[in-house]
Amino acid sequence: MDYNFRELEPRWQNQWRQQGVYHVDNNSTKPHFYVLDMFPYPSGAGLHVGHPLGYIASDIYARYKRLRGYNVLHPMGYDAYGLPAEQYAIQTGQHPAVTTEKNIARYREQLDKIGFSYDWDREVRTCDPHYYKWTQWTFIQLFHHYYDTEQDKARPISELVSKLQNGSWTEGLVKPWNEMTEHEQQDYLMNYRLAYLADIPVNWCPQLGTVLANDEVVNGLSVRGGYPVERKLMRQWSLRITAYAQRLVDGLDTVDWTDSLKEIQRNWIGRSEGAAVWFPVADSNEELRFEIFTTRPDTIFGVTFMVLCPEHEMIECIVSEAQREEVMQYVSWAKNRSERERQAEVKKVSGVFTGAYAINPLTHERIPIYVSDYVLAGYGTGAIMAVPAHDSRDFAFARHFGLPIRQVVAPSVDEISDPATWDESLDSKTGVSVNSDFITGMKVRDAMRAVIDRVEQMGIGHRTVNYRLRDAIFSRQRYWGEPFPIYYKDNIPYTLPEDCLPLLLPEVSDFKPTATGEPPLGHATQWAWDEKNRKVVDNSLIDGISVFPLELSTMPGFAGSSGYYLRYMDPRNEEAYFSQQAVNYWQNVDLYIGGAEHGTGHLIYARFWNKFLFDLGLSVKQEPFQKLINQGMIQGRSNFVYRSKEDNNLFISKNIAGREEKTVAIHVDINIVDNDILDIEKFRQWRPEFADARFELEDGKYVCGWEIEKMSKSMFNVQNPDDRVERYGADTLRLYEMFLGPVEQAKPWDTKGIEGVFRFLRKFWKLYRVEDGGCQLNDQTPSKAELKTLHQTIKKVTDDIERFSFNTSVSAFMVCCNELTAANTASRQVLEPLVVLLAPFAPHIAEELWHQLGHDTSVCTAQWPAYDETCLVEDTFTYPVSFNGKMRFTIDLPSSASADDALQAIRALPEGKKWLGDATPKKVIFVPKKIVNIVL
RNA sequence: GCGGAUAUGGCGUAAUUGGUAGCCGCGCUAGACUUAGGAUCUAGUUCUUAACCGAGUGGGGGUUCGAGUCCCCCUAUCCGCACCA
Repeated sequence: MDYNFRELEPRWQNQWRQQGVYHVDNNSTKPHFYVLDMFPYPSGAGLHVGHPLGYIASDIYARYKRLRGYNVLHPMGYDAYGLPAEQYAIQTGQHPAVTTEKNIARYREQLDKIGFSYDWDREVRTCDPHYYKWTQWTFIQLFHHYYDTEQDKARPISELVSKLQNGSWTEGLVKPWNEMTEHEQQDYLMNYRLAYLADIPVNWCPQLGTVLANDEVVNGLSVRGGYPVERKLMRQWSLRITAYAQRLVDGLDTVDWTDSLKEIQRNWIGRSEGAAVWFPVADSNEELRFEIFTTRPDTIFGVTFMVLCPEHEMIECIVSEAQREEVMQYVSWAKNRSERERQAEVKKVSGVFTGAYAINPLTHERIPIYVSDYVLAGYGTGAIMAVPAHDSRDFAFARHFGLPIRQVVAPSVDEISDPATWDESLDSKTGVSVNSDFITGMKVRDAMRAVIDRVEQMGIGHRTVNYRLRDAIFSRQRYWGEPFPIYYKDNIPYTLPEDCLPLLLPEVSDFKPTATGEPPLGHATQWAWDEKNRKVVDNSLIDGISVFPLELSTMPGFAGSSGYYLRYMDPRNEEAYFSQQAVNYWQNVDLYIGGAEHGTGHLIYARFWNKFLFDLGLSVKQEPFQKLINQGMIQGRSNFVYRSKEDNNLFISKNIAGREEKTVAIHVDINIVDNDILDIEKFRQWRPEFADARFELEDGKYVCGWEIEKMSKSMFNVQNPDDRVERYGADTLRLYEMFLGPVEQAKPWDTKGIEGVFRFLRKFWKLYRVEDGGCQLNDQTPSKAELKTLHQTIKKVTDDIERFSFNTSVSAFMVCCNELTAANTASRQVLEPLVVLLAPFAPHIAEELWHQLGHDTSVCTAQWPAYDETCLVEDTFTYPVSFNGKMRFTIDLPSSASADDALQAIRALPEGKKWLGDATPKKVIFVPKKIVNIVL
């Protein structure tokens, strides 16, 4: 019987489904293990071969762990809310739910063909009300909690209110709590809630009609669609993720992630230590002062001017009449600049003098105050002390405006020079303070400490830590997302009662913003909250007494993906996000596989979400994802033809002399190219404009160029997994994707390479001599060599899986198969364990052979074979013999041989190999089972 | 500019973690079987060479009996951040 993958793969997939082989229970005495894939956004384009790479790796690991006796949670679901379905809805009128449903069905079909071992009973979809009920629920909890910096955890906001009532908390209060109106109280609490409403500068994308989070904007353009983004002040919901900044940094030390990803997160959070210092404004009657943040307090004696960001609220009060117009002009110019313009002109210095002066609190000097957009509103306090001698940006600004530059740090006390002669500032933190009063002569580190101490003593500043991380903007002016469980009474937001969740996404007549510029939910007619009857009612009933408007924006994509891994533990629970029993059993994700592009988005938000739920006592681990692997992209290998610049119908073969100057490269469909040789006839048929193409050939062939690029339709280099499964089978696809190279690495898809893996599987199949009566294997005791091959393979494959080196395990199978084929092995004792070994990689063929071998239970329930050390022990070992480190020949020695034995054996060698002769070596290096090196 | 990573045959990669560099696969070459081959099988394939010898893991230095592997300095490529005070 031949290896008929087309028949056996669907047959086993059905069988597995019917028998529920992959069903996972939360009750088990087995050890638990949780293997998770980043769930996909079901896009209209379907999967290409790059998507399943991580899924295959995790499936192999999950199957392996099962075979080793673990109860393995390995679920899958869909991140189903998102912009593309909504954009499509705006264009076509098709409801996003319909598009999404259709795409999910297509994804599922594609996934099923690859033979994954997911427990589909646990599937979650972020757009499913049973699921987003808990996203909304979490939002309500965030709203009702604040971050207690003393306990260093989230606490109910009611605790803060009690403190306010009894007067033990007065921070920022202008009058006693009890004398404040409801409005004032709510405004005050907004400054503490973990989910809060505030006017903040946001990334507004006019084309998408919505705001975007920082990680959704790259180079001033939206990640989705690539549209320009501008900064705008808007009233938005935000999550106070910055409250968790320190814990997010600290947690990185406890997880098993790559250093590069941890570093990406550390950079994104951007912790920096420094000082906050108050600078008074000179000549101000009201004792105006403003706060700055600096990481270099030691340079305070070098301050020659101050700079405020254009958004700074104090500009109004301090600007002199003479400068007012110029300053206001600059401020409005700076505010209206698009993000893209601003980023493109980073090097260009701009700014304006306010006419006001500040007083350096340590030197009592008057220093001019400027406004410039090189100071950012969102970082620190939006105001800086400028030290041009020791900060490159201040240096550029000072040079541009002819401001003084004063050196206060030098490599050593006698290396002071005239800053007028400098080409750049001296930013290094090494050296000593100079010209700096009481810190002169101190090392930078000590000087920093001394200045902060002094400033704290004087009560004009303090030691502090700043983070680059910003709070996460949580509103989107879109339709296809989770509705906020929020209604507005007298403009004050209130949460819906928890038992009224989920708040269902309403139907709308139009998916575009309303004529008045409100989000699409503004079109909904059923979108008011009846407080008394606790239900959603018609907008026309809004009376401001018991019926109120509901929030019109929806939550962003990361809302639903921030807690989904917890929901998988107990996905059908209607009473809770997940039961404590479930989370106590599964704990957290042991292995998480997905793309590195989520490093500053999902992976930060999910960690924050988890830590918040941890503070609530719901999740039981501080970190959600213990080990994380970023799978690399699979790139496409594009082919090119070269069209003559003079003659549009002429195509010149790649290696013809002078081709490069005469031609332009154009992408050609990889399906009409074989081994870089173009199929000329197919090319002519491919597109009408090529029908009359003529060619300049080499050796009678047209040779195409190639390049490794991203896999994309426009480059005609997309490999579709369905086609590969159709042609070679799921097992071949699975093995090949692993064989390609390390999971973490980006690597190109080589169209031909898959043949080799396919050949291996057929060869492997042949090894089992499958006839009508099953595998025709014998029960003879295998030879020593056969046993060695088997146990070597078990050892290698086991070790490789443990270190996630799947490409080398596949190679090990190939070597094993080659050896056993050469030895013509038919021993059941050898071949049976190999089936189990192959099962995680190629489950279908393994299952088929397992049954052909006479088993009637699934290979998924078999036991992982153990290797026998004794089979690996050699009687003799072939030593490489080196002289002075140079390898000369090999010699067979007993495994137990010593250095003396080796030396004796080498002396006894025949004439041709008498390297040593009678000479006495200076030294003999003998490493058992490694090498003999003789130093003469 | 800052941070992180990577560099090995024509190509994807491997190397028991300091011990014979190039496993496995693709491609290529030759042969066999075939009416045929984009099927299958066999042999070869780092470079140089008829062969031996020799050279060889981006470049340069160092540690070591011995370096792809460890240390220092360059170079190139990829990724992340980017006026973050």
